[in-house]
Amino acid sequence: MFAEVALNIPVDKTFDYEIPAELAGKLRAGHMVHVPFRTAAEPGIVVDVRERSDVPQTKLVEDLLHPEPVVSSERIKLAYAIRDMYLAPIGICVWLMLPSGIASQHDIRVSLIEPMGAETDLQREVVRLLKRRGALRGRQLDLALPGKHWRAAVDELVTAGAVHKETILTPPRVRPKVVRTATLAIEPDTIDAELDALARPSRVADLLEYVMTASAPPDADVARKESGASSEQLDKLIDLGWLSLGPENTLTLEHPESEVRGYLADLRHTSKAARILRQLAHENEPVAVNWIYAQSDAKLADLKRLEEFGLIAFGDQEVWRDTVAAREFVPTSAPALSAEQAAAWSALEGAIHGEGGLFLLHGVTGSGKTELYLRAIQDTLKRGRSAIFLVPEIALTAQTVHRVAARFPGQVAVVHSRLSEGERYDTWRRARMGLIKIVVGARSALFTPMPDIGLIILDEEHDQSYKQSGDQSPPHYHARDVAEMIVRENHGVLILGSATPAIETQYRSEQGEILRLELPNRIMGHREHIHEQEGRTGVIARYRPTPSGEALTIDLPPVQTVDMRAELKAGNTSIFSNALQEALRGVLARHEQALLLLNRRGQSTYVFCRDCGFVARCPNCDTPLTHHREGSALRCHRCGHSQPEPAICPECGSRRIKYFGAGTQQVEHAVKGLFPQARVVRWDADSASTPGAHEAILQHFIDRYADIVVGTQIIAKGLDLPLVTLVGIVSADVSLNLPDFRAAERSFQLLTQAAGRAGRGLLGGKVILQTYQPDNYAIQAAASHDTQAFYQREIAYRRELGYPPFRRLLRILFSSPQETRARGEAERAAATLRQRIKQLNMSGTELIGPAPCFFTRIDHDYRWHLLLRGPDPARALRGITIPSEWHVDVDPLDVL
DNA sequence: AGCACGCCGACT
DNA sequence: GTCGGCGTGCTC
Repeated sequence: MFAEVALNIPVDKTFDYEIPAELAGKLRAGHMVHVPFRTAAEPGIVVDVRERSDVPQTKLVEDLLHPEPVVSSERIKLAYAIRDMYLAPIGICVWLMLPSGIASQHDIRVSLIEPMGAETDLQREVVRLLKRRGALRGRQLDLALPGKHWRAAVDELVTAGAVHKETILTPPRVRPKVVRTATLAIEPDTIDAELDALARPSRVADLLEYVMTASAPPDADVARKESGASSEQLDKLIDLGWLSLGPENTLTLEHPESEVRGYLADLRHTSKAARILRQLAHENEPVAVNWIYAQSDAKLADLKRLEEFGLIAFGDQEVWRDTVAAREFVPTSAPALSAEQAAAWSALEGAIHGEGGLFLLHGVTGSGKTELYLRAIQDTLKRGRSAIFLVPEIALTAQTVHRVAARFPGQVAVVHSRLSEGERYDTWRRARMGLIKIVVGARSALFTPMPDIGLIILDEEHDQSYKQSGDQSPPHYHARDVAEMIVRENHGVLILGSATPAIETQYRSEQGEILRLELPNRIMGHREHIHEQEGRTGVIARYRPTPSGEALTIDLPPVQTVDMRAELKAGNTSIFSNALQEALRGVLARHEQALLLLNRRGQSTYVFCRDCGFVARCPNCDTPLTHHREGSALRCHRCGHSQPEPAICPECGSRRIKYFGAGTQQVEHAVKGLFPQARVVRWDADSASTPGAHEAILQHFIDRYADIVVGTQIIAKGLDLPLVTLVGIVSADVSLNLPDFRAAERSFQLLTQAAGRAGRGLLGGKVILQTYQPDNYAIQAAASHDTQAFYQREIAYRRELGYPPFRRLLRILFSSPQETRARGEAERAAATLRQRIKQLNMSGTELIGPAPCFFTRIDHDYRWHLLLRGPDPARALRGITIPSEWHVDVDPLDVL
């Protein structure tokens, strides 16, 4: 029998191994095994067990690592589906289903044979280390010789015959966390008797007993020695009046023997051992030894002694690393639904309890989508099935996560990138055991191995972070597609929720593939609740009742578009129009809050010489460097390179160096110039670089320590900020001009989402949108909150130019530190593909390029790409071995 | 991914 | 004249 094994390597191939006699009949698909691969053992996943193999020479499976399969057959099927769709290596796709650190890692072990032959300083140092510490693993050498090329030195020493090198497998990095526990091994009512019989009770008691049982008053030093008590312990007994020091250093009892016996018993009971035993007597179950340490002054040695005497028993208990469990959530119950919500709900309810289905939940910001998600989860659980709730970025959706956790206390696990490997591993295992019913997390949470997934929700389904981009490692999958695969297989429900759905999703709903549910109104809350708030704050809200009259809704905030060309003509060279300045003044005067959004993707403050036109560029990426007021530095936003700002032009020596464009710092500066009293914070990738910074900035603002937040895309994402009455979009059109077919869609989404941040509270609010292209359809549609109008224009444009969803794109990226190489690879690939297209008769498929990418250079690498466009461009690549230099991205989100 | 095999520049 | 660069190809 043969096992077909998927290895975690970027090669789209599985490998056949013969099953040894001892594993015959035991090995199944999904098992994790060790197999010999090249020189060493490699962990692999069995994807199939067959009677025959086409491979002429096979090696034997070395070892079975877990008795139970670690990947279910459904998940193996899913891995193959992802491979087929995204042209990714099968091994990588299978390993996607597993938490990192679960498998053994390779390392080497170096041992000294004879301290000779060392020639360089480094070699001598390696020999010295091995002499001193014995055989060392690669990890240990990494730590001992940081940054040194010790591997080369070791190889030289191996050649010289001085050391021996072997490959080893290190244990998996993650394993179940186990704590040591203790239980009482005797009956609680025998504790006293047992303590009396204990060979060495507390020494104070021993001393007292020694004196009591002595035939004549004993010598103090002898008594101390015999009982092992210290002189302080003796002094204490004298101080307390139990003993007295008589003539010739003898000790006598000061109280009758009966009283002494009583005291002795007390002493024994309060001794450490007694305290531990009494504590354990109160527990019915094994308790963690850490807890015992915390409750008493006991140490491991004390417990060990009790164990030796058979009074307690040690045990091991597995504990779960759980980040959610540590926090307390106040459970909330489901509020009543508005009429619109109820209509959408009946469709969802039918699907959850029926045959499943795909839904687009299109609802404006604040329309109550989350409540429908929560109901869907609830009913899915009622049916005994589990649910996955995906959010774009966990750091920015903390509010949503808390709502889910509060509604389903104790049943939610959160998966995100800041979990430790151990936490991830435990979540994975709990899910496998069916202990988790709901997982909330980013893209990768899709692969949590829950049994019987009945519901997947993608909140903000248009968000870019749902697709693993071509710059990252494969597979470049879209969570929406994978979620659909899972749901179809399980006859479950998929809910795609957004205020600004992706064009593709809207198109599919028009085609009838997805059922569209609309929530067109913002719900501000229950009528009574709002009246109560009005009374308290003295604010009169501009609400109107919903048809049912129960809840009140409010219109989306009015958007005022300002033509910046006219402002410039009128002599206003400030980055703020007069209207925006006025509005900011009003907000500050009323002690409200404002968001200023800087849409600056693809452009930022760059530095150029007015005399010769020189632009300061990153030496690694060739992108224009951004000027930072803090520290007067120029920085690259792609790779982080930083250099001092030039005082004179490096090209022509001119002093007329100018900064062009507006970054968040410039905007902040400008606000402070206009309104010195305003408290301004910046929120962008620079100011929120450390973990937790997002939450900190947000909290700072919510707590009203700031009046104005200046930020980039980040501030447009689903935040609920009730005191924000003004959103100023400083430059609406920057992202509109990127050479990418999705530029308009993304601009529309960003602007609409940003506008949705305004007026979420009683105070209402407005949006001021500054643009140089007031006639652009994306700008106009965003200004009127008109998703339909934008969709109609955009879908017509896509149809005309043959872009998705009408035809599909496939991008192949080539990158290299040498531009000629990147270009050469791209050209060779183009030739191959042209031939393929001809061969396969793919007349509807065209090859675009090769061409340098818009971002021509990122972090030392030059980038070239080519595009395939057609009904199924991936067909050109199926069945051929894709060279590892080709970075293939099926359905790319952008082609920059 | 690693790792070995195979053809062209700076060194004893 | 060699040692070593990394380009190319393979791993059951």
